[in-house]
Amino acid sequence: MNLSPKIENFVLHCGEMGSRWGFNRTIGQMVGLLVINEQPLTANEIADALKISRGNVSMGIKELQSWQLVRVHHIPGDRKEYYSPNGSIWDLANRVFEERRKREIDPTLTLLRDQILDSANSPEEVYAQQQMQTIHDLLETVTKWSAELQRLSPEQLQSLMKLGSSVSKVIDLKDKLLRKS
Amino acid sequence: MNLSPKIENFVLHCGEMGSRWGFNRTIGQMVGLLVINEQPLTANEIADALKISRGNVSMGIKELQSWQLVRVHHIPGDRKEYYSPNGSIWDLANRVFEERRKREIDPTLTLLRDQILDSANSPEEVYAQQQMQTIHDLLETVTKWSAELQRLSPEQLQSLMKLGSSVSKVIDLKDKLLRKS
DNA sequence: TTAAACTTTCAGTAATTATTGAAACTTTAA
DNA sequence: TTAAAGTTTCAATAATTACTGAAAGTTTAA
Repeated sequence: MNLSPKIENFVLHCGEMGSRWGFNRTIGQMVGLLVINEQPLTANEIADALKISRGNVSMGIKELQSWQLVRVHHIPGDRKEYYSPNGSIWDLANRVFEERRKREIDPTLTLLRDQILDSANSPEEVYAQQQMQTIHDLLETVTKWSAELQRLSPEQLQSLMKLGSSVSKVIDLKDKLLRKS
Repeated sequence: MNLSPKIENFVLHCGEMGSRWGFNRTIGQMVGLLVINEQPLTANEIADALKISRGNVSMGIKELQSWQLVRVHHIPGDRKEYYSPNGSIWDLANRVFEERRKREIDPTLTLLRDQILDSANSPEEVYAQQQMQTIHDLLETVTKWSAELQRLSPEQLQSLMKLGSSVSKVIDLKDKLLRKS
């Protein structure tokens, strides 16, 4: 398969960004390719388009499935597996966000909880525990907040996103209402 | 310098998480060490505590300064430089967040803007451009939203964070108000 | 000035991470 | 069954990224 320069450009960019988004170059390219192509692709087509080995594609698909970013299609009378993005762009972004939260925040929260339970036995440890408590509280807030966002309907999210610069107005509003009651 | 087991544990954990947070193991450990120690540390103390070379510390400090995560102190009559976290835990988290946005989102927004201006010249490119537009809009929303959050005062942020499960109520409220006016 | 105290740089090397491709495995149709 | 069409695995190797330590650079006090 031959990609048009414009599409190739996009795919290569996804590769360069791959490691910043939490995967590696090849997997970044695979996501880009699948998202930019209307038709699902076979593993061989992917290997061919990206000029990488068949085995590498297999491992990449596996990884993308662990992120829940791809789904498999079957065409009657055809034994090959066809891959496409699993959901809308918005769905994919949400999953990446969620998965990264699990990898980047959850392990630290677990460690901090353990450490905080343990009692300090030197002045340095007292300070250390204060700091750990602060970090813990921050991460917990972020975690709860992101779980909250995940629970909102897409429409509510849109609504929230569109608030833009009026966020502070809404907060003020809420404060006023709470003060009354 | 000898770290107590509890503190060492935390520092090693920061190292393991380092690459997930956007830097590398050593730099993760350095952040952990600086945050957990009440007193600012010299480069030699850091090298000694983490058992890494002096050169490595120098490079790490440079990197952390580019993230604006450390600040330098001087003690009268002492030629050494003393390093400490640059601001509160909250400040540090904000800067990491902001810096990552710059690295993970901005380059893609730039690319997408360019690509979208260019006209499509095949059915595949028409679809590709639609997808790119969708991604662009999503990323732009996220960018604006995060800029908005950065602009809020710490108190407003606290207030917003504490909303928790009442986020949807506030949105509903706002919708109702808008409908009236 | 100079030399002591400190910091930075960077070439060479070590450690880590990603990729290939051949062999093993699985599924299906005849 | 069997063999063709496909997929997965994984040891070997390539590519990338991080680290060391010696040399060069900088600053300060005498």
